[in-house]
Amino acid sequence: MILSKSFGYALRSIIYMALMNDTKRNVQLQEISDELSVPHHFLGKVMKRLAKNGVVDSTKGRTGGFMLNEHTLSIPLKELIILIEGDALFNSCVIGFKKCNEKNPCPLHYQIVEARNKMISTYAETKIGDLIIPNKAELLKSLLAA
Amino acid sequence: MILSKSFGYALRSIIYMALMNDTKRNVQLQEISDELSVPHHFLGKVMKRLAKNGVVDSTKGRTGGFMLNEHTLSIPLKELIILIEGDALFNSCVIGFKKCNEKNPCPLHYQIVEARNKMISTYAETKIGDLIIPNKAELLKSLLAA
DNA sequence: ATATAAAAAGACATCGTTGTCTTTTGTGAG
DNA sequence: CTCACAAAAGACAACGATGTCTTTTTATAT
Repeated sequence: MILSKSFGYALRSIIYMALMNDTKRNVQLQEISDELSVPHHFLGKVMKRLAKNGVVDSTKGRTGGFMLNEHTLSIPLKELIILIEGDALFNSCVIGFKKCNEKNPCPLHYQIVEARNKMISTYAETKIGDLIIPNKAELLKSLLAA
Repeated sequence: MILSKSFGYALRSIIYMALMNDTKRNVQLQEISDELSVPHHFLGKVMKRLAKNGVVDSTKGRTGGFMLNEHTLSIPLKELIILIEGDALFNSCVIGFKKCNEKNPCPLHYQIVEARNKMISTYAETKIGDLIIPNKAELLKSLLAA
């Protein structure tokens, strides 16, 4: 597993909300954690982070919950990854060398640079919205498969 | 950082031993941990694992130490990674779905499959010995850079 | 034989991620 | 205005990766 659980929770939650947007104004934590089989309070922390950083909107109180905003689906996966788990995946050496670059390459540097760049550009170019396929049934199924 | 520290320690140790093979029959843990600035006892556990699995040879006692064998340098990185940190990098879904495949893809599956396969084939095709460049000075420098 | 020194092994500490539980804050329903 | 209820916040537990320290095993130099 390359990406963190937290990121997986965040991504699935956003996609779930996108699916539910047709029928509901907002979606509550309870519903998301129930549907995606994710720990309620842990997801709460993840969603709080998303809300604080404008990835989603949130309201408290009796009819509170989370909702997507105009930016949400155009956010690149790379940005979401960095928001949730930091930029180590993109900025640090594969084997953790502090100073690893062209001038001072780690033993693996040149061998993996191509695959690494491919991965980075994939995450940079793919937006969350790109994951929303037209087939809603299949998409929903893919969210629950965990 | 994608790969574990343990793997980095293992890889660097093996390359270091390859460099020293010209002059010494075996290399002791103390020397490796000193040269690579790696915790002595933690590295001991990593090396023990390598020795137990035939990646390197080891002898105890007064003149003991570790040495490469005829297989060491032809081992693919993928094999070494799996030996040290398991096969999660290669066999589990990027966001940790238990059942993620063509029939039951996670939301990210199709978007990252190309980059993922590129990474997997790189690690599968690159052997440890491929990292041993002729320029010994530069290679040694790259080992210590951490 | 005995002492020495090295790998091997095992107990325990630290730290980040993940997960649980409780308390606080804020908002709309009534 | 007050209550109900949801997000927000914070304390703490579980777990794996990493790291430290001590003890055991084993080979060999003397």
